[in-house]
Amino acid sequence: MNLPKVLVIVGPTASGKTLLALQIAQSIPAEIISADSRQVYRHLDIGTAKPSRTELLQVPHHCIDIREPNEKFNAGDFQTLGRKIIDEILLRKKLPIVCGGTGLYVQALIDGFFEQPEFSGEIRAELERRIESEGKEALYRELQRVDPASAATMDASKHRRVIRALEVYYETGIPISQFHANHQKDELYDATWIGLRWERSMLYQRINDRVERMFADGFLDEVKQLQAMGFDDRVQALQTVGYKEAFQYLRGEISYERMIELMKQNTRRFAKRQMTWFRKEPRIHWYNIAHEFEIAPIAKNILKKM
RNA sequence: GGGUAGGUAGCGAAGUGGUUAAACGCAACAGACUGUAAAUCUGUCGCCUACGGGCUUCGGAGGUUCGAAUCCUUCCCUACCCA
Repeated sequence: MNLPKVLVIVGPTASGKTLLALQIAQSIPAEIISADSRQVYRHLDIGTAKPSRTELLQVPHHCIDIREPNEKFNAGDFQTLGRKIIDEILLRKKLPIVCGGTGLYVQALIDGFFEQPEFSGEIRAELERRIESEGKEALYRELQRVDPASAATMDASKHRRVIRALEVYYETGIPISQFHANHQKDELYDATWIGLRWERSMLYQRINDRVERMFADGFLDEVKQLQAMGFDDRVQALQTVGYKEAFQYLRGEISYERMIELMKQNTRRFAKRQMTWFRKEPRIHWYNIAHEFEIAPIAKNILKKM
């Protein structure tokens, strides 16, 4: 069986994934698929550290700027879209490079979710309403009744997952735990997983520096622009590190200094969560890195294997 | 030089004689995650641990007491006020 080769580049935010992907794409015919849950949205540029205009022109990029901030996009959409794009890239005889820090998106794309028909969204809307009126506990008890196996893997506090499990059950009549049990990882690609790993203190320093640079680059104007377009942090796309703090500042809830401090801190925490996710992924070949100019040799090294 | 208020774990801050290794908050660390994931949550957090426990703490040194972070003496330090 000869599966098509795909390169997967992961790592925490500010680890240099974008640069690595670009360098590889400069040496061999390749296209980049961003696996980043926030770069899919237009108008969120600086705060999501989206590749620059020139970078986007250098190498074809996908899954960037494909939705408005108030439009729906989730890991399932990413799976469908991303796989379609990979097929197209392969037809062009190029290497698909999946590059991004959203672990769930990478998982969806490479391993796949269980098959599920299109949901209407009405049941979910109803569940959202009920969790407001009846509370998390009530819905969790309902899940315990309806799908005890799935309930056992969570508790009432995980209301996102509770809602999803109930949604699947009411939409399909089948418990989500059963879907999970029956689902095998898809084997569509010969994926090479690459991870960039920095010493913690260095990564944190890079994050702090990058936040400063974002403000120098006009991050606040970007947020004001979004505000002018009528968006605020009630839309999921703007439930995002950096934007949340900026909206708080613009509403006068926190000081300018506090906003920056919080942005750095929350980005650091985000990076930590990403590391927790990727650490448990055994397919990743980790490259330890201590300076940005090590990315070029790493790119060379990876190319040898492709 | 005089006065006042203080010095508690990485930080902030309770506690003012007896289940106090010390509330709480923050930071930090660890973890979970199958269609909102930059989201949503959980745990640990003096030191050691074979996880049963063991050991050392509340500015320093002495003392009182069966027993002290809590009382006394003394020294050191910080902040503010007066000179």
